[in-house]
Amino acid sequence: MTPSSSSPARTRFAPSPTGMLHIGGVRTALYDWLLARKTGGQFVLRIEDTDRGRYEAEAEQSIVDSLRWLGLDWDEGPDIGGPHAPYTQSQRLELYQDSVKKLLASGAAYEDDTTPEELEELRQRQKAAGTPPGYDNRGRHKTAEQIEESRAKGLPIVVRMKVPDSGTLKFDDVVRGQVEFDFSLLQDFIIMKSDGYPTYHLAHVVDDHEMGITHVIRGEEWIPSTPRHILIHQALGWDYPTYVHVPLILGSDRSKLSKRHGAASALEYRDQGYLPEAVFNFLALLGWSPGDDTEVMSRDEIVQRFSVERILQHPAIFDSEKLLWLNGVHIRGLALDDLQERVLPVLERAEADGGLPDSVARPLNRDYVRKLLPLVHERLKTLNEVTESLSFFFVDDVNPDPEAIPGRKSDPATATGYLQKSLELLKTVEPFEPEHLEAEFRALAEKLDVKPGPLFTPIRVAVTGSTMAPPLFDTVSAIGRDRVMERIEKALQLLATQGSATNA
RNA sequence: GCCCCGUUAGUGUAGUGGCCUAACACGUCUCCCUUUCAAGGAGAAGAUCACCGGUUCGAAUCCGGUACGGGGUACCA
Repeated sequence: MTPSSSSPARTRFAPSPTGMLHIGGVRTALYDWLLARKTGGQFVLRIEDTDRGRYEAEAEQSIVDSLRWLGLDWDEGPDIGGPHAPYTQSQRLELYQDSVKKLLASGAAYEDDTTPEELEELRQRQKAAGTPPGYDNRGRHKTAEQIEESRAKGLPIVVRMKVPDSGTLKFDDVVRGQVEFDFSLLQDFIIMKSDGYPTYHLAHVVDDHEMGITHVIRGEEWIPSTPRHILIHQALGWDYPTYVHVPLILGSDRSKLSKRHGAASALEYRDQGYLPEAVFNFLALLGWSPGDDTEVMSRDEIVQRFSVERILQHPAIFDSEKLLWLNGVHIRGLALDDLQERVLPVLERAEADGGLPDSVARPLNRDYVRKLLPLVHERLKTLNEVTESLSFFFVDDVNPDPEAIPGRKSDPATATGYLQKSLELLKTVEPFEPEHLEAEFRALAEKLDVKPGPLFTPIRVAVTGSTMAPPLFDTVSAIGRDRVMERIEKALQLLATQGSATNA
């Protein structure tokens, strides 16, 4: 067992609230959480809101909601505080300023008054000359007097980190192994913007150190800037954490997953009727596996078996079909009580939001729902499907397509005859229980000398309005004699009017 | 352009030098069960392990190159 998975790890998820929390980000948070729980450490939530231009207040809420929904609880965070509060970077500005002062004092960093316009001009020239773009470190040669002059004139001043002109930097990544970079390719980079806010590079380094973070788990897009982060750690005299760069999640076209690929936020999956444990399970498997063929796992099992060493190096494509399957598996594994609890809110939503028709009175009869659930339990792939599969049990009227009533292998005239016979039987059959009903109807089929199909299909369509439904006699029994007979009579009328229409 | 990372069936993964005539799962197809739809069961198709070369008695596994894909190259994170 390696140290990284045996000693308590302090991990952090540090999203920037600039939009909907992406499913890729959620997976990173999942790995953070998993490592912390696995090792008996702590999971910290920190909001990195240093980009004032892109800040969105709602984004922060969606981050919190997403993590909560998936059960990724944090031990320290902006809402609950902790020993290193505050956990929002815009409230920790003095801390970054202190570090900047130290870096300035030691000569590791310097102030630079190069304006954005000058930078743009430089870029244009490099582009025209065909040379690699990048800052030319001109600020290194500015004198203190020059900077003061610019400051007095109100010009923007930034602080840049000085990068060595030559040499290489190697670091070990848990996922990639040893990664090596050449300093000569890196330019002096900004650690403090002219608005006084730190850049990500500085802020997260200071916070990770100050908060005692042991493992930085983040997307692989951060690999190229890791040398900067190590440089800052070293200049401040700090050890740097263990880096775990996880592969990206791609859409079906192999580009970075985005809104174009359909539901991209965790909350959309919630709204579509996915179980948090299924999404949890699925996301864990996107870039990690326990090492054998086990796929369906509970949260606890995943915590049990998780290790950062087994995180894959290559990106994965998000396969929504497999998620759908896995969701069905998890739904089938739910106890009836649990299922009922999750499904009731769906059914009782407004019709426009995917609930039962508004004509159905709320609250629903719990006992009735409870009785129906077993009929559809194993058929559900999402929670939301419950509305459609149970709707005909609740509405007054169902509207079958007349052409669908006879079924594929029969015709309206035959179906009419069968429905009439069925009506007679239904009038008197007793008890009105599934088993007895089935026995009686099978006997009727024999008497009529037909297979069950042509007899049962018209009943099913008449009663449920659909060719696809739960087992017929459970359904008939649950709906009750009177309503079943009403619906069959209505179907007979439909067949009659349709017949006369085609004859005319 | 330059730098970094990656590459096993359509997809997710297993595989860490001989057990690989490459396994499992999703998806697809066929059949069984069956009143429909699911679920379940049995099977099938689908991969020259990106390509080329090297190391080795032996390579999906190690090394090099090429191709392709992705990422980075901001006073975004």
